[in-house]
Amino acid sequence: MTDDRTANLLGALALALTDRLIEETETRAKHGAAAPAALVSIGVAPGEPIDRLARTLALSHSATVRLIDRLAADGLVARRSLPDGRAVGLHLTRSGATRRKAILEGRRQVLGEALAPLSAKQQDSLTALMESLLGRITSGRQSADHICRLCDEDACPQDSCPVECAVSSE
Amino acid sequence: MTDDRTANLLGALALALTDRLIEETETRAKHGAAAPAALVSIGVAPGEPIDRLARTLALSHSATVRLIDRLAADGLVARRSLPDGRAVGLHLTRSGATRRKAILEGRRQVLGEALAPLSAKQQDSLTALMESLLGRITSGRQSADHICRLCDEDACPQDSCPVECAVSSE
DNA sequence: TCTTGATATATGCATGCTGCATACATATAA
DNA sequence: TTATATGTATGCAGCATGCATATATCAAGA
Repeated sequence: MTDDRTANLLGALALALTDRLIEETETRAKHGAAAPAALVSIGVAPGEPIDRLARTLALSHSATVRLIDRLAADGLVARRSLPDGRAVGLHLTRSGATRRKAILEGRRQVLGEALAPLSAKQQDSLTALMESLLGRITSGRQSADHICRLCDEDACPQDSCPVECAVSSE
Repeated sequence: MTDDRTANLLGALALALTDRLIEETETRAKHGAAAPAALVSIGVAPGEPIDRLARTLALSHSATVRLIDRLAADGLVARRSLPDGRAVGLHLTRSGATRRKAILEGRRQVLGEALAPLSAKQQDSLTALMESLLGRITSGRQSADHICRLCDEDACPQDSCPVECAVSSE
């Protein structure tokens, strides 16, 4: 049985952190709410088509097309042709990659500040607990991509990511 | 020094949980993104004016007025006059209170499922860690109200809430 | 009491992001 | 070759938001 107070604190913490993360990444991306995740995700997997990005962002296809329109107009993202003539491959431009770095840096700062009161030992035990929770939440490839849409893959290599592990152990 | 992997996991977890919480509470509230927090917050502090709610929700005043218009049109919220003739006091109607309960129940379910993989002992240590993090994040009355805008006060009484404690110990 | 400034609410208007329905191009299979 | 599926793009409408502004009420001072 789960303790309701624990659950409530978890909800408040998740909400508070996400508020700060959204504010920070959105400001740095200089576009709407979905832009930070788009820039980060395109950077992780360049060349993917719009369709796949739409699923990662959990947006409709048309919304994703407009989002890419805006990012492309701002010189952050480029469409390139693919072997499959229907699809377009998405890539970051030079300035798109720079913007992406700034977004991840902002995210890292917010999270670092939040974690500051914990000792190294406490951080380790928190990490172990979060690994359990993240594994549980994950439900398939698409869910994993969505959860990790703002992740810094340098800080969390694929083979140690609890979300990736949950997918591959299915 | 904070471990980057810990930070990254925390970011992913917060985002994933908030996604689920927003989806669940928004579906149950049957209005826009701000509606669940509005209904919950009005329930905690009935009679407060729109202005104060706007700050709790971190919305502009006009956006909050429209939000209350929609909720009132749907019979969930009522405006009542106050001693101060300029302000209106916000209250939940009977069906607003029912809706509010459903929102909190949905939130509790999502969080309960997420916490399921942890033992009682693990939940206790997670609770202690979260108390530290929440205390750190809080910065004043307004920030506290905002963080707790979706909280279930039954599960987390004021005198034990780390967010409230952080405010009163300033 | 009258005036001035602050506070609280409400509304006109414009903007931005979204989804749905649809059109079009390309690929795949019968 | 034809039929179907897939991927992208666009017209359109809806909704929530913020800014600027209008209106009503309060509080304080001359």
